Amino acid sequence: MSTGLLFQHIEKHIPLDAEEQAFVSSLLQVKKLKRKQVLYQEGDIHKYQVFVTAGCLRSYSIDHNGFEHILQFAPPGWWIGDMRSFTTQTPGVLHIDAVDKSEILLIAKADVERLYRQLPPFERFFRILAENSIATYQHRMIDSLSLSAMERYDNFCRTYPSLIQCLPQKQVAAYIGVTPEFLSKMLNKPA
Amino acid sequence: MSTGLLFQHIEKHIPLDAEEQAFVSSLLQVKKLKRKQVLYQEGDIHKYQVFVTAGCLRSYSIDHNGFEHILQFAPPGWWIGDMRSFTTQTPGVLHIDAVDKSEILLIAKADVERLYRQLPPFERFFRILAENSIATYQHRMIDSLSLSAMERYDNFCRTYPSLIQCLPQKQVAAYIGVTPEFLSKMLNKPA
DNA sequence: CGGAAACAATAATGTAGATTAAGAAAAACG
DNA sequence: CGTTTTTCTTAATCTACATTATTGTTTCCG
Repeated sequence: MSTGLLFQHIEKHIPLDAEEQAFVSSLLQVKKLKRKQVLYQEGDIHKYQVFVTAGCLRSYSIDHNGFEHILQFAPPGWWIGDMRSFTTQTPGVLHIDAVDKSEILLIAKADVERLYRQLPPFERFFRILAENSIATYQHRMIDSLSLSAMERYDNFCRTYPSLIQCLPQKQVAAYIGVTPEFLSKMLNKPA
Repeated sequence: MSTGLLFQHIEKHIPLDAEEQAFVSSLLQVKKLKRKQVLYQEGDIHKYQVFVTAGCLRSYSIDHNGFEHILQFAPPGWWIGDMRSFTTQTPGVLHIDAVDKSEILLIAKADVERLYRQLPPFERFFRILAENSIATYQHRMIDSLSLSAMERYDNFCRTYPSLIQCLPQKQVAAYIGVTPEFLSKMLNKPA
């Protein structure tokens, strides 16, 4: 059952009986993605919230020179999306695709709102999720303002040890904010 | 009444009758801050959520060379704080002080939780707030990864026109992530 | 109002990290 | 499998931005 991970996750914060689980399940859509398959592009409206159950997704923007800048990686158990696009249902700026063969759960904006009406504790669940996400962004932003490339790399390795294993160096470079050439040089010319 | 701005703000998202307002008010503490007065330092536990009713606050970190890096400015109507420290009640990394003579409302962690129990719609209010904040951080992070110093400056001017007026250049530099010397040069040597 | 402190401008020099280019290695996939 | 695509490495050159230092200008507060 691909929804197992999600319910595990929910039950850390709010209780949910079998009937309620069934209701939540009825709002979910399971989707499989091939490696590199695109879910959203710049300009798309993020109609669904995305929860990753297998594989790994990433969100990124593409600058005016065509370079990718990665905002987030989402291994199993993580949510990913362009928050402004989702809450306002306007065209987003983030691209989202699968780094690996993946499986995700989708829930539409309208169904999230239905969920809030039928099961108010979900307001709490998503509030807690959002607050944790803010805490993460605050630290990432501070790191980006105050640390060197090497320190940001070390930080990434410490924070996401499992990702370092499976991601190409190039993607790590696009996350910490350096070119792949510079990251390679940095890792091979220590001292 | 210094709580007016807060209730105005709350009522954009959830309804609140007089009795409920009174209850919320009973949990609030008004505090005045002098220009440059410090509210939190690195290592402090952020026991209160902070809502600004007058003046302007800022949150920042100090790196190992003693340089300040500004995460956020909070003019009236904004919340400010170290989210991880607040939610987990552990020592924070952010410093918070008043840029100008200010007035703030404080609500303790325990009282926020009391609020959620007594008035569940507040879960919704803070969820919406948190989601908006995520949207802002996502865009700030992407900008920091993909834009030049000049583009980040232009962006800041467009996004916070009122702040540009009243902030010393030095603080804007610490927000966009350059030295004050470089910002000065950039603004005076165009072409 | 006057002295101290914070802020801004300018300039010389230094450096982290970008750019460009090219070849080698690895991985993807038909 | 082999070949096409992606990724990694190395190295030379370049530039956006940092550092250090000095001087002038505001702002602040007693």
